[in-house]
Amino acid sequence: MTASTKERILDATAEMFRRYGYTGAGLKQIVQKANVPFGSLYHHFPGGKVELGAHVIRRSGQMYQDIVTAVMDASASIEESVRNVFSGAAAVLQASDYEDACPIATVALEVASTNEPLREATAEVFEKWIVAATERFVSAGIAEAKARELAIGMIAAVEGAFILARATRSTEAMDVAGAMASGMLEAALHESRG
Amino acid sequence: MTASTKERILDATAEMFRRYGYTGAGLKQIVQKANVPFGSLYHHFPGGKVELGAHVIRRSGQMYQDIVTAVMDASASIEESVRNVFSGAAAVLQASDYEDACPIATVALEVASTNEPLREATAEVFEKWIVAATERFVSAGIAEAKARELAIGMIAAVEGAFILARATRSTEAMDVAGAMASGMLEAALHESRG
DNA sequence: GTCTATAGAAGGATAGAC
DNA sequence: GTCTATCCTTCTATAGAC
Repeated sequence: MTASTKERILDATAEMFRRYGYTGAGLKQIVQKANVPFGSLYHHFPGGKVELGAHVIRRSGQMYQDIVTAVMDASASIEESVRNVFSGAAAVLQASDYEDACPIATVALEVASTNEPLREATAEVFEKWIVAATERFVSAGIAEAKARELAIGMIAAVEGAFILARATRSTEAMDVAGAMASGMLEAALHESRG
Repeated sequence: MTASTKERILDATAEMFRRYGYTGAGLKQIVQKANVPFGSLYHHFPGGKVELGAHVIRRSGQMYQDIVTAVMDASASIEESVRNVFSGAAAVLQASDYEDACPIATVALEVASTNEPLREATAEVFEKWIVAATERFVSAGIAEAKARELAIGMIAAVEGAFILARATRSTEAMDVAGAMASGMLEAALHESRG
């Protein structure tokens, strides 16, 4: 309940990005949602929307990574942990009436061609996710190169499924993507175990 | 060279959506790029940006479907056709310096929560793609339900890979997604052939 | 049906009082 | 470091001459 002005701005911006994207989220709307006077935004983020956006992307990327890590840690096996990530994503989509999707993906597609600092922030987040997932798979006994492929495939699958699920307002794509990812993982595990 | 005013508007809008998204593409920029006076836009699309956007989404969706169909028709086998779709996507990304991505995905993420007519247009396009791909796989001897799963998985993989590839400016994710998709297909074919 | 001019709202950003 | 008022640009959309 003691969220600072700066944290309220970051939280509000993250939510706006999730729903409306970077271009669609206005600074005036953000300060209104955060219940913060307009000038405070430029006090905390002198670089304006770009600096705020980069902060929010890196922060959201870390928060999602923490959530996924927690879900996986709470799972009995690596196979189950992958399934739980996808079913968790499907549950969030349904619970938010398909409004809350991944803010990184939306912003990444919007700004990749036009805003280099933000593009770099999204690339940094994705690379961190890939490294973290790769480590998990290596720990499960999968060879490094194969583990990185699985990590990239899993992240691509979940992001692609987000797009389809939001557009069609159905979890079918997320369910299919989850089955696909766990299938790939099982095949890789089977291979690594001989 | 006899592109009508309306077609020039549609082409320019499609390119702007690919690079800047729906919100980021201004109508003034569009008419300037299309070399068309502003009033003509509202003559041809009285519904303004939403009507224009819906037209462009459906038109782009059909064009992409035609391209993919042509690539697949030119391939020797269903396995090769899937690989060619992903390698073709990777080639386009590289050739355009990672600027030209799928306009449907970008718009879908941006407007899913805020613009119902456009959300419906993106959902319609994705469903058509799924149906077309499903038919291909069924023709290759895969059972209907499994074929639909493969189709959804393939589209999610290519869209997710687009996000990662554009953000990181690398085709690695697209290459991995292609290998993943062809792997799934081969497993399904092997299963269906007994 | 082509084109210009402009309205009216919203965008990002800044200045300066407190 | 908080907050208000305002600037300038850009946005979508409309009106109306030709």
